[in-house]
Amino acid sequence: MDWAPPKLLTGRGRFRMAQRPGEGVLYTAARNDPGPHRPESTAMTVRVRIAPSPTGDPHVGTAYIALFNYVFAKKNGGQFLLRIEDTDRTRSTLESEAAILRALKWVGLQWDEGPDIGGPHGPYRQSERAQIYKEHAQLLIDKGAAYRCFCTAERLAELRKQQMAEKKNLGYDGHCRGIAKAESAERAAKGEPFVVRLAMPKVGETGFKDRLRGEIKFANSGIDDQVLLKSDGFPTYHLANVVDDHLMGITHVIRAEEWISSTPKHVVLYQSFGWQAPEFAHMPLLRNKDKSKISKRKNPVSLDYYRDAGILPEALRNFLGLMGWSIAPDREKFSLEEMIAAFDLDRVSAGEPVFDLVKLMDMNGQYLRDLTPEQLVQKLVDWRLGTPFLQKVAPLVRERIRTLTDFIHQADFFFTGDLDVKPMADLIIPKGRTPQQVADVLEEYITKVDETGEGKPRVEFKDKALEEFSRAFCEKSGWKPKELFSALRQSITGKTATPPLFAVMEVLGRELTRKRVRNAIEFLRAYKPAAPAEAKPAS
RNA sequence: GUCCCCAUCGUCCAGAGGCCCAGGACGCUGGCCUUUCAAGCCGGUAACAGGGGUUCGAAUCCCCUUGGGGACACCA
Repeated sequence: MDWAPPKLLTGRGRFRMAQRPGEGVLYTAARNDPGPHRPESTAMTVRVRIAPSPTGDPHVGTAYIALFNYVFAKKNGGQFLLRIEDTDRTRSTLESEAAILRALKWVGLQWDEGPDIGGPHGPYRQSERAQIYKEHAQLLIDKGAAYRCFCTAERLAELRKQQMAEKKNLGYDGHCRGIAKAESAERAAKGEPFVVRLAMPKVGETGFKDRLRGEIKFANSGIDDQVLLKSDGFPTYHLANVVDDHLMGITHVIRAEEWISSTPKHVVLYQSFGWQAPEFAHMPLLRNKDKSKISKRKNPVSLDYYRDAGILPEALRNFLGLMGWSIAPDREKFSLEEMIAAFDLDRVSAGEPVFDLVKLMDMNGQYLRDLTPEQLVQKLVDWRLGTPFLQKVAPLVRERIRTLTDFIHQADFFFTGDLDVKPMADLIIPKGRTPQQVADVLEEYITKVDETGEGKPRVEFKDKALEEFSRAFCEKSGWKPKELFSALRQSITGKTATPPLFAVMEVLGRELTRKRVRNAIEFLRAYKPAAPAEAKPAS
């Protein structure tokens, strides 16, 4: 492969290094090296994928990565696939999968192949491909590129503890790597439980070319023998991902930055199978205000929140498209089609974008203003002012209203995003409690409501389930239901009198509820109650 | 702790060695418009993390430091 002169390779977002692979360095053999600024090779169809794991709410980060994959595919006349990575049998759920599909459709990124619509390379759900991974793991064992490991969970825990104590590097020590093939096969045949591990080369380096950053290399000595096949017979991400990407003809892997450090393992896998590796592009991670990886505690992260809070999918797409990329120096509003037309993967920056809700809101306002009154009415009806949602609210307020207009006063908080809790400040804090205590208990409550726990599903966001959970929570925390529930009620509704709290929460939904409680927490932490003694009478 | 990545206004981006005592947008802010509030329009605020190189010339290339982040699971 020829490299362009170094001079052309400088600059942010482009390749910084133009060095040739050194001796003993294992590099991905790029199937085509288009070099900077050239369109993808026409010899091959671009195929990319989004591969979410159905273990929780549809994540805004998934939409972000999906967007760039989608745009890249369309730009190059290629295909964008959806693959469900549900190899974690304890955490994956069908509900989560359905939610992710629904949310991705809401964002407006339609895939060309996927579990719901099929395609020539299915199935597109990894749990239905278990046999494929087993066979491939066996292939690696036969080649000597992988081996069975019979270590118990206890031994591994002990090893880890010891490594921590000695401040040594964490990782598997290769204990089972030396077991002879015959013995290994025999023990497996006898039914001894095992996992399959990758036999990582011990010396040399493994590197790859990241489309956004240039060459990245790792010393093999620092990479441990990754588990490929778990004892339940299901593959880990690493095996399943590599096998599927190859079998599904994926040409470009555009995924989040957090995968960089496991990419050398994937490269070794491609090599071991004798396959050509795809091109890699690691997108920057979306960040909280404090620059840490975007998280539920610090940001609304579920796509459902954005939908429920009244964000238009076209605005969200536009906003996400601005993270690490720009269409032109003086312009930031653009449609999906315009983004596709102007897109260039090589101009994506590897910086660390902070996800700024305020800017999203502004963008959303711009999109709203572009609507005709008729279009706006339609958006409102589709959002919450249509029959389906009103039918959920009506039963809650029906017996509390005297005129139709009362509905508006009693149900207003169902139709707003964030609430201003400032006017409620003193009411939210029960007698004898400090703002800090209220903030703490609310924080614990809203965190626990979401906690999945080991193998256990999180609290269902339904009237009965919430009530049961909440009463139990009070028992344990030592808060009276009256105290906690009124603090919750006021955080969530901004009112002291409302329909039954848990029914309200159910209708409002998990995302809006969580955000409002978190807003209240934030407010309370900064709140200093006025000292009564200092209050001066008005003149 | 080890490895890897990143580094321009508070935030998102522009910047491809001279067009840059750094441009646009959000935010904040002054004004205009206006019965009000928005919107709109005109202005202001505010950044190249530090230090060494390379070069006639560095925000831009290289090195070091610093700071931030990520990864180190039978999770993805």
